[in-house]
Amino acid sequence: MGVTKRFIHSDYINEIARIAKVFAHPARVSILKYISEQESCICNDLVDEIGLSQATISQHLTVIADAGLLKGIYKGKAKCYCINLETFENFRETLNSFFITTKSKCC
Amino acid sequence: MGVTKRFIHSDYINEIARIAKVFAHPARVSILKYISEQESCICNDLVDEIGLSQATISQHLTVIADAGLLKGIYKGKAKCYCINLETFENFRETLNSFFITTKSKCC
DNA sequence: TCGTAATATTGCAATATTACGATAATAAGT
DNA sequence: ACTTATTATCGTAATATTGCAATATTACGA
Repeated sequence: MGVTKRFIHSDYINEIARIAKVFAHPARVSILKYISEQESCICNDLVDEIGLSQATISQHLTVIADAGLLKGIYKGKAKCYCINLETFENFRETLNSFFITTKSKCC
Repeated sequence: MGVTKRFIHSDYINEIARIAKVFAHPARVSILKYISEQESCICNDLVDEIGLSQATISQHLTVIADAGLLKGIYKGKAKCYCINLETFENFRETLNSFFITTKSKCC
């Protein structure tokens, strides 16, 4: 028990849930918003900006990166986080079309 | 530990996460999609349609309802589930504008 | 009111997520 | 090579989520 039964749902349904999950935690939403607001893409102060430990921020960044939402991660003294706008826009369209088609077919 | 620290984020950030969480499980996405596809709004066969127990479906429905996404719940032998299209559309717009504004300010 | 069908709730087990301290790894500069 | 700054990973604790069996509730019809 306790395991999400993904195999009983279609790929499309699972994809919607997978995308939504990235945004389902306020820390990750904050991180994305903060990165988007930076002039340059050097964002080594997420820890100070958001009130969570460095380890926790790093974990959330991994989740965001695993979803394909980060790019331009150059290793160095400070890492460079940028949102992968292609994937980000893709997520927006996928979610939005889910809402639109679901709404249109609703009773 | 283990508790999401909502108080460190703005209401707006928490709202985005709260909305996304509803769609962050494939069972709930399936339920919403299925309900939207019904001609009438009598949907007492979700259990047969999705491969989960009646108790589990009921729990997911509660989550969806608590978010304000269900309406027209008439008590009776069979309950009647309809998506609250106002809230649903509101969620779409909130998420979509988050994507758009976050994207537009990105480096 | 009694039986039946449909849905909700409870209790519990299994797994997932969140958070952080400690520590390791990485890269730049000296 | 050594130090320093930054980020990643590991280990662990606490909480949340998922799923289902059992049971309760609800509403309808006979």
